[in-house]
Amino acid sequence: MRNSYKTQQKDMIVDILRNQKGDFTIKSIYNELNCKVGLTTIYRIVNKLVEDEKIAKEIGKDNNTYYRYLTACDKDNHFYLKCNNCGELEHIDCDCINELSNHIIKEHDFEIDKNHIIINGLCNKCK
Amino acid sequence: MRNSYKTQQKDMIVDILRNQKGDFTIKSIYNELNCKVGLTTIYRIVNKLVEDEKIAKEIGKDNNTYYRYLTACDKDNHFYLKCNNCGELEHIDCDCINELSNHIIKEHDFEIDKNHIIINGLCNKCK
DNA sequence: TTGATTGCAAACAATTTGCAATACT
DNA sequence: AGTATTGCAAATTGTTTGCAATCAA
Repeated sequence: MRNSYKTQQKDMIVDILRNQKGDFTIKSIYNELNCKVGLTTIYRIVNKLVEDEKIAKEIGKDNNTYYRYLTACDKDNHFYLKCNNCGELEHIDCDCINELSNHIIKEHDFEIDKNHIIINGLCNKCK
Repeated sequence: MRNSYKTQQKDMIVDILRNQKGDFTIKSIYNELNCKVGLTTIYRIVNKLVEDEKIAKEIGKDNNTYYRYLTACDKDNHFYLKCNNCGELEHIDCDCINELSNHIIKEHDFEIDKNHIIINGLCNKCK
């Protein structure tokens, strides 16, 4: 598979993902699409996006699998704040992450991956 | 189930977990125990520990489920550095996390959960 | 003795695969 | 035309449940 085709299914799915505020599941997409795209196809497209790091995948406290669309960002000092209550994911672009990164490499001899940090807690609405 | 019994199986499993440096799977425990404890029992005991937050559970890049034993810590300024290469989880007790927390609540209006932060990157051996 | 735990086999649920039909370029 | 994609049904995998036997208190 060297080329990739643009299809209705891909467009519909990515369109839904973009407008997703917090976490979603395969089934929630399936429902939002009114079952117009097969589950298999959703799995395939979402898995591809996870591989491409456009989407993060994780296990929730209820043991279900959740996905999150990651905001595209080309700077390298960004991170995410994720609300434990409402699930909303906030994208933060702030130099504080560089300060932390510098501290950690100097004091703890560890090179952090600045582009994939997710910090959990409570957002302004939920706290 | 109001009381909990101390059993050989529990002891054997917790013993293995304590000596685990990085991630582990249900099967890796099963193998390390030479199949002396049934898979069902391992699932039950590990799930209990996840509920009690003694163990973290997550999906790896290979789509398998991994677990990590969390160091007990009663202070509230600690976090974990996890190496993307060797999988080792380092427990850090440092005031820098309080600084970050203060900054984030002040500037980004978000109350971070200081006890469950896991930052990925490369450890001193692997970088 | 009472209640919790174990572990097998069976059930279950989520995800992946085979494959023929279809859509894209 | 040639290749990628789709979606159903079937297969597979990881995990949980039912239950009788066993073990801890």
